[in-house]
Formats: sequence, C-alpha cells, structure tokens
Amino acid sequence: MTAPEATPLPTTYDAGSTESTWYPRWTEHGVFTADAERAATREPFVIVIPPPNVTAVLHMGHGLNNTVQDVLIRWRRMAGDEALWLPGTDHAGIATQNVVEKQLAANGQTRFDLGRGPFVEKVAEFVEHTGGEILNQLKAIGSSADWSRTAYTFSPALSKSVREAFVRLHEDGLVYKGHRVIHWCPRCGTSLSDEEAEFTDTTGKLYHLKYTLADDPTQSITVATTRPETMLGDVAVAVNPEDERYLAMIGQEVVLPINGVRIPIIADSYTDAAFGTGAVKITPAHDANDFEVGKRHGLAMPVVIDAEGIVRDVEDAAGRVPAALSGLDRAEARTAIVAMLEAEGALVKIEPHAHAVRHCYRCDTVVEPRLSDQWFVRMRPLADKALDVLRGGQLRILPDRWEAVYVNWLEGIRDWNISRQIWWGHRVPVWYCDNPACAQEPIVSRTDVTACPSCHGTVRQDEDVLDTWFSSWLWPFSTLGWPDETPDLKAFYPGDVLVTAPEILFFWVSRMVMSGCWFLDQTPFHTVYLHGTVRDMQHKKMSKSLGNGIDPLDVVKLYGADALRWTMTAGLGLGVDVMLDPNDLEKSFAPGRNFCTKLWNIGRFLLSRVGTEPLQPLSSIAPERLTAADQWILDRLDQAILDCDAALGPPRPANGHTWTDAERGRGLRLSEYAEAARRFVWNELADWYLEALKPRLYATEGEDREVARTVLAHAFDGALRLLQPVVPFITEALWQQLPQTPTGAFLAQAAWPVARRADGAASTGAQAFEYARDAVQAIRSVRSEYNVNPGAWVDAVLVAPAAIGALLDAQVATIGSLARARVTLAAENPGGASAQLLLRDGVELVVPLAGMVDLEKEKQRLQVELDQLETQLQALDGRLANEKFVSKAPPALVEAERAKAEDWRSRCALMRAKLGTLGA
RNA sequence: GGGCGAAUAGCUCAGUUGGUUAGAGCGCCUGCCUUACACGCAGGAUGUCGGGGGUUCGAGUCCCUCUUCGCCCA
Repeated sequence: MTAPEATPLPTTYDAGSTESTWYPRWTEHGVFTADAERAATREPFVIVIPPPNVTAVLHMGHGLNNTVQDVLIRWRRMAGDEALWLPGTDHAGIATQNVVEKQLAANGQTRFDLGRGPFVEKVAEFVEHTGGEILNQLKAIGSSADWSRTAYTFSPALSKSVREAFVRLHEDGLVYKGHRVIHWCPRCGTSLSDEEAEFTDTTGKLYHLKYTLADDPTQSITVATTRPETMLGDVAVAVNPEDERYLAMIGQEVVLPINGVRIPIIADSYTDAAFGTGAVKITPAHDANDFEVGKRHGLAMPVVIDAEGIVRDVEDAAGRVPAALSGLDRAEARTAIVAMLEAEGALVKIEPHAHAVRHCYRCDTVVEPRLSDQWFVRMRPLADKALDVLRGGQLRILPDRWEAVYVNWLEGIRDWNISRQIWWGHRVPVWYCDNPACAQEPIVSRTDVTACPSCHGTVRQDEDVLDTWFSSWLWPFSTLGWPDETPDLKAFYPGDVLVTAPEILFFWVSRMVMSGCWFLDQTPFHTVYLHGTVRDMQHKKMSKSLGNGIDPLDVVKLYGADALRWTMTAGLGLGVDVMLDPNDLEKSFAPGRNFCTKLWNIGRFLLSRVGTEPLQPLSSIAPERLTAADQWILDRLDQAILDCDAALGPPRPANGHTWTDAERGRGLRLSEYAEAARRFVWNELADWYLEALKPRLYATEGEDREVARTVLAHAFDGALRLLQPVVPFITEALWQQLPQTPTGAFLAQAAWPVARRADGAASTGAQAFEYARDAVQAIRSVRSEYNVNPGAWVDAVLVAPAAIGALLDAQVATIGSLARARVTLAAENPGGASAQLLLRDGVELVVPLAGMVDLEKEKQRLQVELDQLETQLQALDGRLANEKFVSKAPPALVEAERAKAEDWRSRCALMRAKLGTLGA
C-alpha cells in the first residue's frame, strides 16, 4: 500500500515494527490462502508441513525446516502457482501423554488414578489450552502458511481418515493381530515400532554362563549373554549344526542354574559359531531372534519379566522364578542373579562388550523385548509401490544419496507394529462381543459399534490406540478431506515437495509415500528435500537436553526474522548441516542483519534519488538512450534471474509426472540462490551501478535523469522480487515505497521476474562498462599500492586498441569519478616513470606518479608476473606440442588453448618491453 | 557386523557427463568515518584439493588402497 507521498525512511531498519506491520496485512488480505477453484487454471504447488508436536516449543530445527519451506512456497507463489503450504500439528501420542503424566506425577498421581476417560479429557484440555503455540511462533519467523487450513492429527476430520485407512487395510488383508516379541518400553508402558526403539552404542558386559549337562555333571556347555537376568526364562541352548565342538551334545539336556529347570541343547543355524562361545541361550519370550528359534523348534515361551520390567512368574513360568528374585526390578534382578550364578560356580567370566542397546525414542528407557499381542500392518505390498515410484522417477530424494538408504530400508521392510498401550490417541477401531458364548468375530468398523451384530449383546472396543505415525502417514491427503472426494483433495493432491530432516525418513517420509501410493495410487509429492541438522560449533546436534540450543524467537528479537531467515538460507548447501554458535549469536546472525541493513540503505538512498514522481516504463525507453552502465545493470539483472532460477528450479518434472535423468538432481540449491540475489543487489547494483550513477542522479532534471530513474527503479524492483522469498519483510517494506508499485499490491504476491534476454549474452554497452570496471579496479589497486591519499586525484592514461578505445571513450568520466583520476585515452604508451598494469584484451593502464613511483617495486612486480605467466605458457606450449593432445582432445578445446597461448605470448612480450623501459 | 557418505583457503562449503591460471561467504591483513551504509568502502594475502598407487594427451573430478571422521541399518 503505497503512501501517496513517500515519507523518508528511518535511517536504520526497524525489523520489529516492519514485521508487526506487514504480517497482519498479508494475512488480512488472504495472501497466503490457496483456493481450489483457482487451481483449475494455475499450476498448484503444495507443501505440507511436517507437523510439529502439538506441545512443541519452537527450536532452531523448526526454524530451519520452516524457513526452507517458506522460501520455496513464496517463490512459487510469485511464480504464478496456486501455492498451498498446509500447516498443522501432531497429537504426538506418547510424547503428549508423557507430558501430562509428568504433571500428574508432581501431585503423586498416575493416569490410572484418573481412569481412561478423565485422563484423555485432561490431555485434550491441556492441548486445547497450551497446544499449538508453535504455530504462532512460526508466524513470527514469517511463515506464509495457509492458516485457514490448519490441521491436527487428532481432529474429528483426520480421525475419520485414520479409521478409513485402518479398515481399508484390514479389508485388503494387510492389518492383522500378531503374537510375537516386540519392543516394549516399561516406563511408557507400551509397545514401540522398530523405528521407535533407537540404537545406542554402549559398552556393556558379556556374561559367560556354565550350564551343566543333566546326565553327566562333569560336562557343561558355556553360553554367552548380555542379559543374564533372562536366564530364568531359558528354554534351550542353541548351537550351530556345523559347529563340531558341540555336535555330541545336541539332543542332550542341561540344568539351568538357580531354578534347576532342564532344557535341551538344540541345533539352529541362527547361532553364530564365531560369537562368544558359539552357544547361545534361547529365551523366546524376551528376545525377538530367540522367539523365531522357539517357533521353529516348538519350544515353550515362559514370560519372566512383566510389563513394568519386574521379574516374576508372569506366564507359563511356574517354578522358574525363585521367591528370592520375584518382584525385583530387571536391573536389580541382574545383579542378584549374577551373584547367585557366581555362588553356584556357574559364572565363568565377564568381559567388556561393545554393542547397541535399544532405547525408547521418547523417554530413553532401555527397551525390553516382550512377547505380546499387537496389531501389525503387513508392509511388503505397500513398500513395493513406494519402491516403484522412486525407481520409475515419479519421486526423487535430494540429496540423492538418501535414495539408496530409502531403497535399502524398503527392500528389507518389516511389518509395522501399530498398536500402543497408551490412552492418548486414535483407539483401534475393533470391537469384541462380550458374550463368551457368541461366535462373533472381532468387528472392524468405520463407525462406532454399540451392539454385537450376532447376539445383540454388549461389545467392548479394543483397548489399544494407534501409533501416532499411523495418523501422520496420511497427512498429505487426510488434511485435504480424504476419504471424501473434496475439491481440495482434487486440486491439491498429489503435492510437490516435502521438506524435512533425514531423521524421519523412515518414521514418516517413506510411510507417506506408501500410504499415498496405496490409498490414492499416487506418490504424495515428487520431491523429498532432506536438509541438514542444526549443530553447534562442536558439531553437536542442538538439543534442549544438551543446553546448546538457540531460541529462534531470541534471534528474531535481536536481529529480526529476516536476519534469521537469511542465515538459514544462505548457509544451506544441499543437505549440509548448519553450524551455529549458541554462545555467540552475533557471529551467526550478524551477516543476515548486516545484509538487511545494507539493503535498507540501498533502498533509502535509491528512493531518495528516484523520488515519487511517476516513471517512464522501461519498455518505452529507446535502447540507444541507455548508457553502458544502464545496459550493464540490466544484463546483470538478467543473469541474476537466470542464476536464481537455475539454483531453485525446476519446481516440478517438466512433463508433469516423471523426472528425467537430466532434471532429477537439479534445483533446491538455496544457498546458491541467496548468493546470486545478494551478489546482484550488493556487489553489482550498489557497488557499481549506484556509484556510477550518482552524477546523473544529482542532476536536477533532464531526459537522462529520467532514464536513470527508470533503470534504477527497475533494477531494484527486480532485486526485491528475487529476495522476497528469503527476506520477505524488509523487501515488502521497501517495495511499497517504489514509485511504480501499484496501490494495494503486495510484493509477496507480485510476479517473479523474468529475464529480458534468456541467453544471458552481454550487450555492447555492458562490455564497455566491463572495460571501465577493469580500469577502475586497476587504478584503485595502483593507488593503494602507492599509498596515494584517498582524497587526492591522480592522472591515468588508458592505452587501448582502437576498437576498445571507442568503447572506453564514453566511459572516461565514469572511470574518473569512480577512481578519482583524470583519465585520458591514448593509442601509444607514453612511457616515463609510471606505474603500469596490463588489463584485458591488450588494454594498458599507465599511472604517472611524479616522484612517487618506486621503479624497483614496479620492476619486481612485473618480473614476478612475467615469471608466472611464462611458466604457465611453457606448460601450455608443451601441451600444444604434444601430438596426442592435439589429436585426441576435442578440436574446440585445442583451438581455445592455441588462442590462449597466443594471448599469453603477447602479454609476455608486452611485459618484457615494459621491463626494458624500466631499465631492467 | 553390513551399507552409505565426507575429507578442497583459518572456518563452513561450491566445484553438474574428466579439459581456462581451483572458487564463494565468513574470518584475517592494510588504508579510509569519501554528503546511503564503519552492520560500511577500497585494496590485499591464503590451498603439495587427506596419504599412496593406477587409468588418461590431460585427474580436485574416474578406479584401487590406506588413514581419519560422520550418518544409516542390524
């Protein structure tokens, strides 16, 4: 909204007031709102947010993740797509339940004191009051999500999707109830999926236990185990059938120490003869591998550790747990059992042993393998589809090395345990008839079941809830109304890019691809962009527990949201970790703040010069009225646009559905994009064009001043458009001040710039300006070398071949004012005591510095330069003299090398001549 | 134990099918408060591209090997 008469901009950029001014205006005007109807005539571009936990507090990882998404969505919004960034939160079953349970614990209560209904109500209330705050925090960093569509994995709408998915998979024969050993967190009191039980490398102990043969007490077999406490539940000792050491023992029985139970020695190829003693104890109820062995051999499966991790006779274990051990915690039990084994002489030795122990990803408790009944999804058919879309090119992952990880995981996929024994979450939609005499099978239903369809008696719903990820994996379409055929689903599925961290490639990304392919027959996005991790200077991942985190809101307060976004974007090589110093915010975020200050000052100066009077459109200006500098900056803008486009795009496969090999690895180079835009506005527009333009702008009137105003305003407008996705606030504030900005328009939805010349070739004027820049830099270099007073003017002679001289003729004044030099052109080198430099294409610079030139220094510099070039020329000549090079290298290359050699030869000659005149 | 990746300027990293004198940002050094900006301007220094071997007319780039580090999976 352009003020009719622009008020002078404050001398320093005020991020806080700019942010609080423009964010509400954007949202009030629906700038971020996507429309399904408009998507009929425009390309939709859809990103769904990785929903943060509803109770989460914004940290730098969110800052990075959401900045990337916002840059992409703002880019595509300007490029004319119907851009939808769909926000929301995850109910985060175990994590949220844990938070509330902790609150209860502070009052000495557990969830069982409240009971299921009241507890769930309490959690819902907690979420209602304190949840979702993170979404407001995302607004503070400028996130342009469509807040009108904010979703929540536990909302009624998404709960409907979850039930639909469960029931449909059941109908497809892919959901089943299984009895097997799963990962169990004794603290959270629930099962976990393979992915949720994370490995931690630990130096533990390997216990060697001696089991005596039942029929011959003089003989024994020694087993090695890391978990001696499970020996109470041992049902066999397994050896490898190939292992000759134990052949004679197979089929015999040993007596367990402590409880005296007799168990057989069996042969099973699962046993690795090289590990430990080559004999392993088999505890089917407490180890997943042992469970498989137990099943193969039809062994009993006594359970000796309960759900709380307490050692006792839980199931089929009568007589196995001595009274002295019953009731002990598993850790205490280990100590006690080891002591008892030692007393019995059954403990052979203990050796240190490095191995990986599984921990609960929510509370870090050591996971207990446990035999129980759980719901599973048979993943093989889903995984095959997810592999197909990657291999077929409908899906790509950047950086592409993650594709191998994805493929590897999907090829070895295992069934997914989706039931959790907690209360906060979607309850498994299965009902059982209460009447034991009724033959009714369990009822799997989309709607609540209130009575048994067979006997009309009462029913009860399955006690378990579903894994949080069972709702998250539907996110790309559950948020759009699936299973209903809504206009949104039609318009915005499938989406485009998924932006996240590699840590959840398996938890979430792969599963979304599987669900999308299974339920809607299309990958939910064509690109997965895996960004790095935010780390501190010791390369440690930032985390609350390590105390090395940075609060993004602190950064916003101190440096502004744009500065934060700049640091996140400019530092983001593809897949590269972002290093930040939590002890020195200045070091990490000053570059962003400095860039904003620079941009602000460019804008301030430029706007004060351009003024507010209407401009002639650039298209109405005859090309011959453009100066060399004008043509140069317009060329540079074209190049910047091409560079930004190349760094960011392509936004989608050119043919709409499948990546070609050439396209597949391209784009999403955010740091290259930011650098290209920065270079243009700072190093080209500000450092050169503005400086060259000053004399023309200080003119009070005239046609040329009008041309200058137009080109300048156009170039800055282009820069602001290129930068808007990265630094949306400051660019919007400046853009609103440009005279050509239409009233009521927003930069946030203005058109992405298009290069005037798509070939990026330099115009004649631009070439002239390049020669001028060369000359200026050379003069400055000489001045610096001879410590010429910065305020003093020097003489400078440019010796140029006729063609270049003609170009330079019009640049003399510009060169002079930029280098503080009285510049003249000459055809011949005047010689004399002067500093001399060789520029490009035979142009020479002669700076007569009466009484100041150090001849020795000049000679030395020339000699060094000459030596270097001669060495290189020698190598080049050698290459050209090599018959094999000339015959085998591409002709164009050989030609280019020949030309180069000639150029260098003449440069060398020129330098030798100069040395001669200096009296060398 | 299996797999993947990385090693390039003091730091963080580019370097796209092998082919200009290997680049950028930050940092560093020198000089400047030049009427937009010292959160700035101008000038400058910096690399046996981890070690070794090989393929090639030509290797930072391809192959082998060693070393170090990181990640994923069991």
